[in-house]
Amino acid sequence: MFTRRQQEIVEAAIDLIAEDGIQNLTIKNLSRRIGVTEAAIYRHFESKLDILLAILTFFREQQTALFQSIQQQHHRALDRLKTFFIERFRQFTRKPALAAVIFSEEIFQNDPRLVKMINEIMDMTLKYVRGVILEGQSAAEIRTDISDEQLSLMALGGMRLLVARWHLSDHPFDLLQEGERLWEAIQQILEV
Amino acid sequence: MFTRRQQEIVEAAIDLIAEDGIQNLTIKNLSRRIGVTEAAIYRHFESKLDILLAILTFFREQQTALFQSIQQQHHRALDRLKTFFIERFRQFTRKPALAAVIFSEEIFQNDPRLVKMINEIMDMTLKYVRGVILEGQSAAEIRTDISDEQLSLMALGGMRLLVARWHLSDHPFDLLQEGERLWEAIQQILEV
Amino acid sequence: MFTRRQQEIVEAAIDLIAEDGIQNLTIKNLSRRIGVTEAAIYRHFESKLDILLAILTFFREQQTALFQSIQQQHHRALDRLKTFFIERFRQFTRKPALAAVIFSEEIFQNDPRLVKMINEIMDMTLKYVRGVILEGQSAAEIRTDISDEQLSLMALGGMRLLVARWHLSDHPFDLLQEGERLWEAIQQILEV
Amino acid sequence: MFTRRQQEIVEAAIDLIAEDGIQNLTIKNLSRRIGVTEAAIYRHFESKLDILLAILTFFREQQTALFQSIQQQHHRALDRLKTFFIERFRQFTRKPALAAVIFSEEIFQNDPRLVKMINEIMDMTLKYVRGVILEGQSAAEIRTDISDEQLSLMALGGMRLLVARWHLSDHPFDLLQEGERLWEAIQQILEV
DNA sequence: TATGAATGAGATTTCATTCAT
DNA sequence: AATGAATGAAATCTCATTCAT
Repeated sequence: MFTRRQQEIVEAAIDLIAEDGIQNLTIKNLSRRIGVTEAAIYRHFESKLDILLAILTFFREQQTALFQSIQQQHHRALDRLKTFFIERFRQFTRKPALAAVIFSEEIFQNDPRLVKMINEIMDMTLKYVRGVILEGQSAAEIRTDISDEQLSLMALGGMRLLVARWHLSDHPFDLLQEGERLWEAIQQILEV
Repeated sequence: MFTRRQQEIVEAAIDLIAEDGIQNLTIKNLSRRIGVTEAAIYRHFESKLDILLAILTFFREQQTALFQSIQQQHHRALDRLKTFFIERFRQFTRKPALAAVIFSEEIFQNDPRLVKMINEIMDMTLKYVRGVILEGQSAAEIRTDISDEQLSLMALGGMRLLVARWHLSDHPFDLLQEGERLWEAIQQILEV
Repeated sequence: MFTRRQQEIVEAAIDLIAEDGIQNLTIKNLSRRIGVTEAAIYRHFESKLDILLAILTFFREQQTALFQSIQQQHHRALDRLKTFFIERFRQFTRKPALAAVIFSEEIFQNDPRLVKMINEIMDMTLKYVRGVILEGQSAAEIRTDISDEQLSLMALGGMRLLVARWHLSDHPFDLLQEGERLWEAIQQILEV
Repeated sequence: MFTRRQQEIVEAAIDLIAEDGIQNLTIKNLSRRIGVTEAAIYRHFESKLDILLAILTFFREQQTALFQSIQQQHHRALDRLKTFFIERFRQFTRKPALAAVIFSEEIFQNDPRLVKMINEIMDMTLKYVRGVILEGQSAAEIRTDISDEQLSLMALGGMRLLVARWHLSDHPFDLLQEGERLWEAIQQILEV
C-alpha cells in the first residue's frame, strides 16, 4: 500500500508532531529530517494533507490488525480486553510519538477529510470495546448493572488519560507498568 | 486582572480554536472577529503566546473558583465529585468552545511556557479529584479495594472521552444529559 | 529654544542611538525611557524627524559656543587647536553617547534635511580647524610646507578615528588621556 | 564560498545602503532590485543578518588579499603604505557604495555578531598600518620621534575623513586625485 | 500636558507548492 | 527519483502617527 519512502515520511511526520506539536510538521522540517529536498516529498505525496491522512490510515490499519489478532487468539471477553489494553500500552511505549498524535484529535480539525477519518477511528475503537463488553455481559463474565456504554467510556477514557499524562510530562513513569495497574482496576470493576 | 478588551480577545481566541483548530487562531482572524486592526491586538497583548497563556489562565481561575465553591457548599465526597462533574458538563454545554481547547493539550505543545501551564492545570484537576476520593475512602463513602489513583483516572478519563466525542462529532447529543448518565455509572462504581 | 521636556527627549534619543544604533531609536523606546506615552512625545515634537534635527541642532550650538569661547580665550593658533581637541575629548568622555551619534553621519542619510545639516556641521568644523591652521601658518606658528587642507584632514581624522575605536569597543581605554597623547603628536607635526 | 546569487545579493545590499542608508536595506527593496520575490532571498541567506555579515566578510577578504599582495610586491615600508592608501582610494572610486558602508561602523551596531566583525576589521586594518610603520621605523625610513600608534591614527584617520566627506556630499571631487594629495602629505610627515 | 485606543503601512520570515532539469 | 530555484500567500510583529478625552 505505502512504498518504503512513504512509510519513512509518515514516520518522520509522526515524530515531528510528537516532538513539538502539529506546528512543527512542515514540509521543510520533514524533508530535512529525511535528508531530501522539499520538492522530493512531493514525489511521494501529493500534498501535506495526504501525509496526515496517511498517518491516520497507518494507525487504523494497525488497530484493525490488532482487533483481528485478538479475536483469533482469545475467546473470553476479559482476555480480549486485557490484550487490547496491554497491547496498546506496549505500542505507545515502543513508539511514544504515536501517543502524541493519535489521542490529539484536535490536531486534525482543519480539514473535513481529516475530521471524518479521526471520527471513524474513534468510533471503531469505542465500538470494538463496547462489543467485547456486551459479549462479556451476555456470557455473564461482566457485570450488567452498568451499561456497556458507560463501562467502555470509563475504561477507554482511563487509558487515554493515563497516556496523555505520560506524554505531556515527558514520560516520567513506566507506561506499561502503570498501564497494567490500571488494567487491574478496570478488570476489578468490570467483573461480575 | 484582564481588561475588558483582553477578555474579549481571549473569548474570541477560544472560539476561533474551537471552530477550526489552532491553525485558525491567527492575529488576522482574531482582529477581524473583534473588529479592529491586527496592530490593535498588540495594544492588549504583547504576543500571540500571551493570548494563549491568557486562555489557560482564564480556565485555571474558573476551575479554582469551582473547587472552592464546591468545598464550601458540599461536605460528602460523593456530593463534591458529583457537583464537580455535573458543573463541568454544564460549563461545556454553555461554552462548547472551551471543551475544544481545554482538553486538547497537544495544541499548546510548541512553547515550554504553555506546556508548563497545561501540566499544572491537568495536575491540579487530577489532584483535586484524587483528594476528594481519598476523603471519601477515609469516610467509608468510597470503596477502598481500588486505589484513589486508578479511580480518579477512570472517572476523569471517562468524562474527558465523553466530551471529546461530543465535540469531535459536532455535538450530536445532549452533553449534560449524557454526562449525568455517566456520573450515575461513576457513582455506582465508587460507592462502597 | 528647547523646552525642558524637549531637551529630555533629545538626550534620551541620543542615548538610545548610542546604545544600539539608530534602529533602536523608536518612539516607543523613547517614550518608555522617559516614562510617558508614545502620544506624549508628539506634544513636544511634530515628528521623529524633528527629534533627529534637534539632536544635530543641539550639537551644532554646543560647537558654535565652543568655537566662540576658544576665540575669546586664546590667541595663539596652537592653543586654540589644543583647546578645541582636548575640549572635544572631554565632552565625549562626559557624554559618550554623543560620540556614537555625531561621528556616524551615515545614520542620518535617510532624509535630505538631515543630510544637509550633517554636511553643514562637518563643513563648519573642518573650516574652523582649517581657519585656525591658516592663521597659525601666517603667524609662522605652523609649518607651511603642507597645506592647511591636508593638515586639518589628518588632525581631525585622527581624532575621529580615536573616538570611533573607543566607542566601538566599548570604552576600553581612557579617552581623555589617549586624546592628550594624540594631541601631543598632532602638535609636534604642526609646529614649524 | 559565496554562490553567484549570493554575491549578487551582497552587491545589491551594498548599493542600497549606499544610496539611502541602512533603513533602505529591506528584503523587499533587495528582492525588487534583483528581480525576484522576497521569499527567493531566503533561499540564499537564512536571514537579513546573514546578508550584513556577508558584506563584512566580503570586505574583509578583499582587504586580506590586498595586504598579502602588498607584502609580496613591495618591500620598503613607505611603498607599502602608499600602495595601501592609493589602492583603497581606487577601490572606493570604482565602487563608491563600499565607502558608504564600510566606514559607517555605527550602522551595524544592533547585533553583537556584527559589532564583533566590525571590530575585527578595524583592528586588522590598524594593526596592519601600525606594523608597517614600525618596520619603517626600524629601517630608519620613518621618523621615530612620534609613536607608530599616533602616526597610524593620523594617517588612517585622514583617509577615513576624506572618504567620508566625499561620500556625504555626493562625490563632489575626484577622490583618487585628492587621495594622492593626502598621501603626499602623509608621506612628508612620516619620512625621517 | 498627557493618556488610551487605534490605525495603515510595512518589516521579516515561513509556508505549501511548482517546475525545469 | 531527486534537486535547485523560485513563488504567492500569509504569518507575526513593529513603526510612526492620530485623535478623542
